[in-house]
Amino acid sequence: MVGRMQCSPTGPRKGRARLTGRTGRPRSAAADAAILDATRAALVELGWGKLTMGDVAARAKVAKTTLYRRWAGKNELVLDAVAVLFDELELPDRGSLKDDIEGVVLQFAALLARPETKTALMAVVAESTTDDALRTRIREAVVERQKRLVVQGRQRAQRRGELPPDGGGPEGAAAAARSVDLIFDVIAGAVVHRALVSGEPVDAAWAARFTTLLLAGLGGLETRD
Amino acid sequence: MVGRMQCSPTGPRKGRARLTGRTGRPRSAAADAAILDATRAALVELGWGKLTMGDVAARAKVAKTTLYRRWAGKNELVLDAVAVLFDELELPDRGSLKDDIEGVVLQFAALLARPETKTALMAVVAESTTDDALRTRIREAVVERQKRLVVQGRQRAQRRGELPPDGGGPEGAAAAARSVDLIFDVIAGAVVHRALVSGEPVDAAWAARFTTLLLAGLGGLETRD
DNA sequence: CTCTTTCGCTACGAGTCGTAGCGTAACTCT
DNA sequence: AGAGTTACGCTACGACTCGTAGCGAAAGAG
Repeated sequence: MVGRMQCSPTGPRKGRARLTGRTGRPRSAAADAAILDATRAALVELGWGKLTMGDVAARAKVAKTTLYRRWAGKNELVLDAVAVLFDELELPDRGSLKDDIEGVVLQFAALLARPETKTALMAVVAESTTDDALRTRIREAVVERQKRLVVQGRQRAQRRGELPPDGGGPEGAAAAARSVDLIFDVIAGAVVHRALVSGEPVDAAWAARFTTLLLAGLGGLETRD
Repeated sequence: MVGRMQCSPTGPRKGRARLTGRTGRPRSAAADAAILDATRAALVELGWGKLTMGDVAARAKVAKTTLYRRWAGKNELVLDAVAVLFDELELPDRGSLKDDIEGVVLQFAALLARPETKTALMAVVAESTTDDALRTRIREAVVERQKRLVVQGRQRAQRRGELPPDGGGPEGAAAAARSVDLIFDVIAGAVVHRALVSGEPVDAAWAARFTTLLLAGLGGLETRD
């Protein structure tokens, strides 16, 4: 849960709800789950544009005011509702870097094929271009969390000898971090663009050709296909 | 202009406004320009989310009804307002494939750095996930039009001997088309993701490292950086 | 001069937003 | 048990936006 608002603006202590030092009626965890489920359901049926706070409240069977007590608005609510879906992504060891990349590409594509994910992700990013706080939260809730997949796949490939090890010292670590960022942007960006902008399927054949390009570069792609 | 509505639902002929066979008062081309300029200005100041049709009409000094006579809604209007910006992209011959790619990446990044472009592009794509007609129009107005850059750069590289020529026959042509699609998704996707999702600058250093990755693959990137 | 279409303007019902106010429910601490 | 604190459901509200209808006037075609 990234987007929760402060619980008690007047409260003297800032501990979390279930910890000591917090008095008063606690927030209903069931309401949280119901609201986020309702948000995802509304995204599926209505899409971002026609989703309204009142509709979500009605689906979740809570008062509209309860929504506004917990989230500042539609942007934050929808972000929280879809961010958790990205944590389902995994990187099972398939034995080679190529197979690892193809696997995660297809997983990511399956996630983006879900209607609630695609309509919400792009819309929230669009809103974030005029809302710095939202952009920071997207980075924390989605982008930085999922870079773990790149880090993990890269480490595995280095252990296998498929990629050279990191250079030593602080420069080496900085270069490794830049590489992770770059690779993440390339993989995530390409899949998102293919799926949502070009609007064509990310299937096994595309994943294979993309992975070939990523591993061998343009020259390697052209000689194979 | 992609998103114009039919001019005369009752008209017997379907020719354009300025052609013969069209009677009545013609639409004001000046109003068109004023509306699209006003739309871009409103996007800069308000962003997609807070832009309203009434506001655009007031800025353009036309009646709100005039907007609805020409565009079905906000989606179509904004798409038309920003699609033309993408036609400014060029691919000057810088002598090598690497320099050509870096050049177009930086141009594209500069375009995405403009507030009206980034807020509108992502929002319209988000809306297109629940609106097939809009998705088709985005493809026609933006995606397919800009693939010319990939085609042109690829042909140049083949002439220079930096990339192998296309295979012969229909299979070769189909493979070439798939390669163009793939490369376009990778380049455009990576730049968009870096600029808008990761929210970090697409500068010359990033463009150089991205191009290295694209040309040589993951192995080539890691040994250099 | 007539026909056709567009234009500006006003007005409208419908829908959404985000908040305020109130009484009640739930939990903590003394 | 009682007092204090916080969350909840509900209602109501002004402000705003939407998209359309209806009107008379303007601009071009034949």
